[in-house]
Amino acid sequence: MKSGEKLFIELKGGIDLGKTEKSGQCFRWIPDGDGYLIPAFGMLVKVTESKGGIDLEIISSSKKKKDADDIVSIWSRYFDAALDYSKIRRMPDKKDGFLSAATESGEGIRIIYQEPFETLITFIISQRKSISAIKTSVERICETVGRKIPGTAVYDFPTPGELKNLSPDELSECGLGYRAPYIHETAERFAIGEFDSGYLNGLDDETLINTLMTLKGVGVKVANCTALFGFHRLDLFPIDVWIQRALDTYYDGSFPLEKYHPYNGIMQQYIFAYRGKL
DNA sequence: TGCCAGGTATAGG
DNA sequence: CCTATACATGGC
Repeated sequence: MKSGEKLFIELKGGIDLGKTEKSGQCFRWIPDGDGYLIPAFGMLVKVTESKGGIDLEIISSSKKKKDADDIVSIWSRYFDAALDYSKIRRMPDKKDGFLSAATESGEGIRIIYQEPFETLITFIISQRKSISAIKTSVERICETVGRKIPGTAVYDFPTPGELKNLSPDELSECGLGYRAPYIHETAERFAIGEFDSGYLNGLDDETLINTLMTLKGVGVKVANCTALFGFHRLDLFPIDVWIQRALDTYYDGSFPLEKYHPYNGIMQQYIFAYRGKL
């Protein structure tokens, strides 16, 4: 496919790119005019909203030429194209005014299927950090490891093999603080193949969570976020301070998971995005 | 300027 | 199972 060419990808139930980016699941989208530049899968793409979906333009690709079908298939999965989010937003009980308001407000938010290793590292970084501070640290890591997407000023996220070459001290200079050894050890254990993605993908939700939690610096919340955003386990419901606050206020402490199976993770994301309005 | 950030490891009950 | 405390550093 030629550069400059735009591909349309239909996303069932539509997307609001701004709301999705601000919902705190992905940390590397770069605002660019009326859309975002997104680095992933060895590519840099420009994405803009288009009726019922997105227009996608390949800015650069470090991989061998792919045909349009491959590109569409990769990014359709990333944006969870086939799942109809308008249906999911209709799931809340009308009597649940809080969740109804959150899903209404969250129209256009989708769960992005990100690359597992990047997701894990960014959520290890996320503990006790603001979203803007997470973004700063992630970018510093990418710049320090230093592999530009060809012909652009944007760095790709490092592979485990690349990241493990940064010592904990070098990682500390990325503003990681006490997390530096967590990141280093995680990169090492991925680099030796202990966490092969084919193997992880074959695990059920609970086993996946428990496996991720064998990593230092990965507790129940980071493991759940990684499984939800990096392995697309849509039924998992990560509980952070904001979600807990909502549960205490509106649900007597615990969410009615049985009502929203297998999409509890999406409900969680609507609630998180609504956190400023509690 | 001081407080807080999409928590976790650890020690102790 | 539970609770209390330390933790590095950047943003606002």
